[in-house]
Amino acid sequence: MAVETANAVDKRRSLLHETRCQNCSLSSLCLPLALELEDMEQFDAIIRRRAPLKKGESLFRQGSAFNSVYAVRSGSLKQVTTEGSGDDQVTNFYLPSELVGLDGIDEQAYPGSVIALETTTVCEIPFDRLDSLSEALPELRGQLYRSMSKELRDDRRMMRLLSRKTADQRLASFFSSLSDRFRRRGYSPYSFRLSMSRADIGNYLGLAVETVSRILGRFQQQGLVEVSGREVNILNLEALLAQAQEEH
Amino acid sequence: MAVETANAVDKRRSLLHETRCQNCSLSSLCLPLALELEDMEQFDAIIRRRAPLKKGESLFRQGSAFNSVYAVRSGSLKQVTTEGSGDDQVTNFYLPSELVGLDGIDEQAYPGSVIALETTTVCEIPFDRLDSLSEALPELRGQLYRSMSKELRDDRRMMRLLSRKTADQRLASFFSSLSDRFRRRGYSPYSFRLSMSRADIGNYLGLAVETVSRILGRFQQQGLVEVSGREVNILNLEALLAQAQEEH
DNA sequence: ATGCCTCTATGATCACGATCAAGGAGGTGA
DNA sequence: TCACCTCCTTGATCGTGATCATAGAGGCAT
Repeated sequence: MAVETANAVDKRRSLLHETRCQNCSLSSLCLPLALELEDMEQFDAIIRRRAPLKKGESLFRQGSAFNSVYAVRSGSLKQVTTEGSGDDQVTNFYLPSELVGLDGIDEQAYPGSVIALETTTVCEIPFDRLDSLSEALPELRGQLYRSMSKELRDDRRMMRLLSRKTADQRLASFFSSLSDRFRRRGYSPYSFRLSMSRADIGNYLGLAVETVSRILGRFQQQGLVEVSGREVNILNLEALLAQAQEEH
Repeated sequence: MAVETANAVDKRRSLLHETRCQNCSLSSLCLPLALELEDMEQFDAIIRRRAPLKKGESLFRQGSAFNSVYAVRSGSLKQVTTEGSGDDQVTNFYLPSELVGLDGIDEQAYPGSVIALETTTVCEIPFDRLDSLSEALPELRGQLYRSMSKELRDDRRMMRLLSRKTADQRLASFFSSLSDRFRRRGYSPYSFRLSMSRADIGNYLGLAVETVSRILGRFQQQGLVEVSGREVNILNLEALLAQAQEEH
């Protein structure tokens, strides 16, 4: 169709507008955070917009060729690695502004599948173009190093959680961490909706579903949180934090 | 002293010779692996040689300012993070050619202390100079990305180990992995010396020392390995690998 | 509405590995 | 050579969280 209505053009423009980094509400958390306006435009030019993923759809599958990293715009995802038959492991949850796929660089293949937990939009960043651009933009390069370094640090924290903490401490940690991540993104740190199932949480924390359920029940009795299905209300964040950091 | 003996000059030259990347036996595994000869010379120029660390000495302390990453030349180290009082966690072991300190970039401070397990030499690589150099050398940049990415992948594997594997599988995994790392470095994959104590191993794998001891005893009875103090002889690597990867 | 899932909650039992306890082995300095 | 100290091994008991079993709750299509 060669003819477009003014309306259609408007729509496209507004879509374009809201998907440009300069106007993105996440720009203070995301990869280009350190860039000047003109540099950000260069960065913006290599981004590919993707159609939203529906709940359960995968951004990519384990083992598929690595070409891009992705920044989450809205929604959330989980990373799942499968080994052998039927032994899945949830290794990460991703929230808006976080970078997905960095662990695929080394082997040029993604080490796990990444699956949307709800309707989710992402920005695709082709890695070879990102790398080229990072040559000219030291701030971008630095930010990329920092992102990977931060992920390494988070991983170490997770290892400590898995090897030294009790089930109660793990869940307290998980909720504290979620709360903090929501806070940083401008959402309420006290009241939010879990996009993942109890099974996902348990799998991620190295606990059985039943244990997750039981401990949430206990937390509720203790007045730490109020949980109804996937709606969470944190009533006593301090106590939760204390519980999380408690010496064993 | 302005006068040097020929002997002293020779000594220095030979020291210089054996510590240049071009002549380093690890160059095929280490950071500059992808570099042409002339590029490698540039890289070589930013490296700082350090006096060997003795057993128990620390390369840096948790919380100290991040300035450099380090490549292990010989020996081995452990990374230890302390939280609260007396709750240490061994989060990594480093062997020759591996990069230490990458998790300090983000916060400009090292998240854990790194301690020599035996007499150990490292190459210090000031990070700001590495970053500058990586601007002009895409291969170096790529290798740096790959190193970090690989560490992310290894971390995910470790999380799976900690959250899904039994004590037996963890130890089988640990020995298989060590064996593989020695093989890649040109040492025997079957016969080696552990530079870390049982306590370190247990701490790293999320197990009590007693459990490590017991399981090593059992492995020995089963004819999988022969262990005498810190000397290890792997008798049946296939069985060990099978054990490590077994479905729970 | 109805039926069919999947997800969540809760109770009962069991097992793996932690903890407590004690003794042996090996290395190091006087 | 001996004493001391750290590291390692082995035994006995205990506790946390997995597993098994069942039922209730909530979502979704018909």
